[in-house]
Amino acid sequence: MSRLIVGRVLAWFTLGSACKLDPPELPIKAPLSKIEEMVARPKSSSKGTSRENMLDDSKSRAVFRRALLKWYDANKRDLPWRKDRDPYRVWLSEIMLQQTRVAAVIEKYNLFLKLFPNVEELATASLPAVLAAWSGLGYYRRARALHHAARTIAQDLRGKFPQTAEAWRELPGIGRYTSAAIASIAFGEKAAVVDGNVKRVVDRLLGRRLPVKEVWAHAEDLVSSKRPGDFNQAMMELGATVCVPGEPKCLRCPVVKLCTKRGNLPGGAKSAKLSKTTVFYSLDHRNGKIRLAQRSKDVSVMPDMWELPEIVVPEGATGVASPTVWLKLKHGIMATDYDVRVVRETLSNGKKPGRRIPVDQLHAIPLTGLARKILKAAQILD
DNA sequence: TACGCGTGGTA
DNA sequence: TTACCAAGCGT
Repeated sequence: MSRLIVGRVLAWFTLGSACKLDPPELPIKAPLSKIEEMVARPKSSSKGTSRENMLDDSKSRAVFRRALLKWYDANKRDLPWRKDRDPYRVWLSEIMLQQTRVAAVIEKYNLFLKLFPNVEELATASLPAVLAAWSGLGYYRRARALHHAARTIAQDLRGKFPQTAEAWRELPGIGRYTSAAIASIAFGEKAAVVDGNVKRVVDRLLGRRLPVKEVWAHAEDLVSSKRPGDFNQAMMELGATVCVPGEPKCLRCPVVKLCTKRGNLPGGAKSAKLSKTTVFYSLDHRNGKIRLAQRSKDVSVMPDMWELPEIVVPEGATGVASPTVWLKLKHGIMATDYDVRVVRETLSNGKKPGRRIPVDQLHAIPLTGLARKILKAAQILD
């Protein structure tokens, strides 16, 4: 057992008393001096200066920037939207990533780019075609805004992308975060971002939950002038992979020396009550066609999108009155957990809602996520 | 300002 | 299993 390992374990116990840490990973790569350095907090000034945190002087911020960017260069994930700085691709990735996990975005991003490789192709596409490509990602308002913005860029701006965060923000679906992300990543503008990751990182660095407005101010103080896009992505990468919700992996953190909390902060959890509902859908699959119904354009959730026709079953209907369920699955939409029962339709008598759509055309239909899930479970899709 | 807007991964 | 919540925006 080397001295390094002993040191690492000691570091683990020491730090672990302040925050829960992963056990040391072997083999050890960091030299012992590094680990001792990590455990020791910087000496607070004996001159009696009342520093609120370790980032309120420019020298500490420079140290932070350097350490974070070095870590990012060595540890960043290989993601498809990091291959280049093409504004269209950066923009598309940022819209897709809003409130959506990286793993869910990757597949849709690649598919979307094949269908709509540039802003002109997106602008000339139909809205249903764009929604169909977005199907399953959720928050479909994003796709509508993206399509609208593409037409604005292609027509009003004659195909020329906005060049500044301020100009990007004029477009639909682009707010303070997204405009700054695009401007910094694609155009090198010194604009800070605050998302859920940055908020969590800054809160922990300073040791308390801050109002979002203050987090923006800190982020703007911190952001690198030379590599703003990389810095912003590094902050988010740190939050997504190291300074994660729950118990952070402080032992892997490149800026733990500068961190006040070195652990999770209490509170902050808001309980969203989930209701439960049972729904019945009709699966009518005959002659290579599926019967689908289009949702009203007036509903707030997923207007105009297509789903299986719903069957209205009297509440509490059980036993012989209950339809024969062919497939059962669970699906959550917003604050409701749906217990989904699919009834197989075999007869064609009577007038039915919706349209029968050939299976080989389903890829062009804006299906709801639930419809997609049912069709997959029935092995009709994918 | 607080809330509505989808979906699926994770502890 | 349940609850949290992920690179937010618009109203």
